[in-house]
Amino acid sequence: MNNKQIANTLHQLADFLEMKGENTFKVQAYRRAARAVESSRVSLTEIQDQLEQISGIGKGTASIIREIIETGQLAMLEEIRLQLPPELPKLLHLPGLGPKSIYTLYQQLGITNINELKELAEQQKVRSLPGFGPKKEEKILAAIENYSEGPARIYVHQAMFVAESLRVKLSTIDQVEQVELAGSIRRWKETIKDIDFVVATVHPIEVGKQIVSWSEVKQVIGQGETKVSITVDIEGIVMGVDFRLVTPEQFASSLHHFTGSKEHNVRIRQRAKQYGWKVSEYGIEDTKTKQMMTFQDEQALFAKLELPWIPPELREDRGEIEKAEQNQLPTLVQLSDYRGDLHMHTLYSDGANTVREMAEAAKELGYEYIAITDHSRSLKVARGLSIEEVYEQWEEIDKVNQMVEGITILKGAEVDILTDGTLDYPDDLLQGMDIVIASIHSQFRLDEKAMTRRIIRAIEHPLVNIIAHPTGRLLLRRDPYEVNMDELFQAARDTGTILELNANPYRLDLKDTYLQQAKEEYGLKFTINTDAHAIGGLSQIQFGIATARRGWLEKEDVINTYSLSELKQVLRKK
DNA sequence: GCCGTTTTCGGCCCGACTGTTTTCAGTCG
Repeated sequence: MNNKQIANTLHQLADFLEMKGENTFKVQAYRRAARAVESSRVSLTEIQDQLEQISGIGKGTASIIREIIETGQLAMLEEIRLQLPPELPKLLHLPGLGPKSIYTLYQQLGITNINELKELAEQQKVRSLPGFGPKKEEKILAAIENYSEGPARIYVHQAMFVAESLRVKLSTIDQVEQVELAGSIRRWKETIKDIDFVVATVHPIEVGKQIVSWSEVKQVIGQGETKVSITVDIEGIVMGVDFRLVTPEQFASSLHHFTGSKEHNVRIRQRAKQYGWKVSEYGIEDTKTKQMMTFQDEQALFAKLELPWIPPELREDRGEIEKAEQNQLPTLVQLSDYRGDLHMHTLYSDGANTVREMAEAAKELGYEYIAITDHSRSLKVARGLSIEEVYEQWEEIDKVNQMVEGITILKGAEVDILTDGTLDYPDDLLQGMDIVIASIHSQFRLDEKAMTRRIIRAIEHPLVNIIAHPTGRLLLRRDPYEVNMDELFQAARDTGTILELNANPYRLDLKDTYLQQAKEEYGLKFTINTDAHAIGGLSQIQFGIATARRGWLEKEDVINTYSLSELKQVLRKK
């Protein structure tokens, strides 16, 4: 029984209780406990007697968790399952439908799943329920239609592309005084549902009218005095965009409010309450005098609450408030710290450019060094290099090092970790390289034990410097391998092996929470690389840096910020 | 159900929008 499973059970319990009309604070309490379980760094099975010490878990939830651990289930939940249809919570996924409506649908019409809901809505049986009507019925049918296509999340690089083109359009509107991205995209989450803009203007209605008149607008979802909500289609990328229209005085507070995260905001409001203040998107109100304070910028807003400014990437309620209170926020790594990319491909394997073209493009970005790391021989689909070809490439790298000044090209390879954990090249070949990256490109579906052993064997290899994309996930497409991350981190620490944060926006692997954990608990170092397959791919480093910041990494945690001699020292340490 | 340098009881974050109502509940972020 792992933490994830325990948290899931608590979430299910909360969902069911909410639909049964249970006290909302009680439901919130279970949700909060579930969140606490999820973010716990230790396995709850190992600290069963100390559960109550976790904030958000009291006597009641603690005994519930113990029951889950001991029996593998929860009697209370099983009992509710007998009373309520098991598929009912799935209806919560439909936008516009909340627990209250769902319970009404179940009680009055006996609806137990999405199909039955669809059927009765089509027969116009839903509109006559109390609190329902024709519009709501239509909305339900539209929601069911969309639901079958799955939840539409967009990769951060695509969302950023859409956002930047809209930002340009916004800035051409005369009445717009200030524009800033907010929401999850400002926090650089790896996938994005909606884009949020905060717009400062004294003519909100007029600005709203102009926005909905753009040719990119596919659908207007809502249009009020302070908010315009649309769907856009820009070069085939379809996504929702919300514009919050506020006065210049409200701008800083609104920016903070709509940047979130929700959990971060809750903490901020709780803090403000201690001072007798109320925080909203319009400012901070003194509860007694009813006076509204507004702020020049976010810095001033945080300062009012006696906190230093917290970078948006940290605003997830993962400890940033506590660190800010102690004035111990990390100095996050930034793009300007970055000195060289250590993972890229060329025409030798499945890349699109020559060694020289990659080197010159990197030099253009101001890098001091790069490593050429083409695929190894077993990876036929990517035209992995034979041993012979590796020697050829070394000769070419030597030549380009002579020709292109101001940047050093390191000889490397991305060597496949074979199913048994051995490497795809012999040791004497690897010995001749400056840098060896090992990674998995086949046999993704081993069980956890076999996969963990496989990767750890590669980590323990004395010539392996880096494990690339360690969990193998492809965002929105493929789950990570089954692997025990704690054992992996421990092996990396014991051997001085560096773990990669792959900056490719389809991967972003290791993910933010693993980075934070691996740094805090194991003191690991990391490398951020683009895995570029063409010169254009090098610029994707920004997504890696952003993810590193979400993982609380500082400059010294990332070896790509080291000088070449420092880097070589780290590589030799192994 | 959880929690406490004002509390062991009485709170628990805040406001907009929608669609339903005829003053507001539900949902969302």
